Amino acid sequence: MNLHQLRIFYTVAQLGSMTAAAKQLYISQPAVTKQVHLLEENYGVTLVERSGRGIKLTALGKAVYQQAGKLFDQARTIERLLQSSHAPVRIGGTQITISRLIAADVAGPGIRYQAQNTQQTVALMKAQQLDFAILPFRAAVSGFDCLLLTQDQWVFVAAPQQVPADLTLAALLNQTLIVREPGSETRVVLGQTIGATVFSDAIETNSPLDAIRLAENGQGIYFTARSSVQALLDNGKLALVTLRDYQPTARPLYLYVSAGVPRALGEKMKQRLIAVFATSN
Amino acid sequence: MNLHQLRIFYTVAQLGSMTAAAKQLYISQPAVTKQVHLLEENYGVTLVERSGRGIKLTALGKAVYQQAGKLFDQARTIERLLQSSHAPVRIGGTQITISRLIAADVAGPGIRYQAQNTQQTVALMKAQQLDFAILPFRAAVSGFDCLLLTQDQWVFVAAPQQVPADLTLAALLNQTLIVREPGSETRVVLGQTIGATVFSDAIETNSPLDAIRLAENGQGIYFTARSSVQALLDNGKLALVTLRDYQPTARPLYLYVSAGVPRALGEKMKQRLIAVFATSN
DNA sequence: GGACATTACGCCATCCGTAACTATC
DNA sequence: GATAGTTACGGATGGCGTAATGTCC
Repeated sequence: MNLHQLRIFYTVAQLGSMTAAAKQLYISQPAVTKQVHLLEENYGVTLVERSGRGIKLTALGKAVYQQAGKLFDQARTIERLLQSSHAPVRIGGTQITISRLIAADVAGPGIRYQAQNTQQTVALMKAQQLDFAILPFRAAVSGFDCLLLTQDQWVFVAAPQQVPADLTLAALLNQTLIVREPGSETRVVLGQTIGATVFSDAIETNSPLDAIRLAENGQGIYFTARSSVQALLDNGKLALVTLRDYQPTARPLYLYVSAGVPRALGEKMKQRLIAVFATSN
Repeated sequence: MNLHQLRIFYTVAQLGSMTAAAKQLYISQPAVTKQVHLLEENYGVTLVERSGRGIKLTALGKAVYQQAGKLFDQARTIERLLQSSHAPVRIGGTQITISRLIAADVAGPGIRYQAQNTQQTVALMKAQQLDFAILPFRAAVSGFDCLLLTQDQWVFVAAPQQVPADLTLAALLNQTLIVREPGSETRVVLGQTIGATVFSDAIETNSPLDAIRLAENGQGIYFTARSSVQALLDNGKLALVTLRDYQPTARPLYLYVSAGVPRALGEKMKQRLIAVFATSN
């Protein structure tokens, strides 16, 4: 009995699609197909049948799906037992990342957030004041494992009507910019990108959500991580501002996990964080 | 959640011993220790404590043990579903091996035994009349996987009072032998070992159990696979007959699994067969 | 000293992702 | 042609066994 294969099949059954299951499980779609078929081969049965472009459960597949639900309920009971005695989990990162976590309601029992700038966050890590940290660069901090959480892009956005044509980086300074407070990651990267440190004629706010709202209302051009505005780009409330001499820069996010964190907890938190930063919301 | 680790812990908890769990699971003892400790590390908890030479469950360990029982019950329910639609499993082998299986009551729903001599068994395999076969040699039969089931020894045994001193193979023919019917594996190997084909003055039976009983009653010397009489050797009802010019010969048993057999079923059957032939009963 | 548990190391199986392919609409 | 599923291959991880070591009676 392979719980891993069963969980993949269960997700496929629940969503009625291999592709959807792959997305939800954050694995590739061929991996899902493979495991489902292996489960079938192991027992010499058919659980899923191709139906046109999609799939369909067999009668046995439906029965197994139903019973598997009970199994995972019991598995959760055991996991709760095993995780019952944990101190609050402390997550640190820059304001823009932490605000995403709070917005996505990643707030199980006993999670504490520490929004700081990057230097302060690293200092907290070294002082062993954090269990997890999210930073936009890879650094060696002793006692922490570092892994790539997501790959984002730095982009310029504005309300669709406000997007100037044929712009360059240098010309940006003549436009109204929406900028964040000095010391914030967003402001620092913007400064490096444009090659400027002073932003006269800019609207300044220390709230990412306010900044987005200002851009949406046509108040100016905002420089931000693409995923934080992807939903607005999708529904047309915001548009990308393309520059002749600028290609969107990669903006990785790295998750740092303290060595003191039990592995299962780290894995669970990692999955939740990947889910938050992978969704375009 | 790792079902494998949980099952190992569950067995340890049930038996109260790492070593006993290793034996029951047919894995090495370090592997058990490793998995139990990994389970603990994964969740940052303690489930098992060393207590003198043995171990002791913590309160959490007891709770997890209890809940794990329910989980495995549900897992069994699902396995039954997945295995519900199987044709009867057909197992073939020589009489001495099949009789061990029957004696050990390996007879789940729909198992059919085919006791034949080795040539007939191979013929049945080629005719696709068998799902599993047990043979004392390794042979390439297309459509079958072959794996070593156990390593046994061919030995001479007799009632303790009847064991002659300073015997040789040649001198055996002057002793009363208990032999099995012509064509049986036991008889063939005995012939090869002694270098004789005719056994005058021998007691002949076609029942392994009768043969053992005859030896136990002091009727003569019996040549057999050691594991079939290990229990009697242990409690002194029988004794090994040592010969100056004979070292016990290895008697391997190979399990043949048809390629048509679903993997989980093959695995399960393999475990059951290993259990039968590993025990000295 | 013996029984049991732990640690270290090398090997094999499993599972993933990428890429190329097939089938249905 | 686009979307969903399948097949093939190379690389990382996990779990095993063997062997050596530690620890308690």
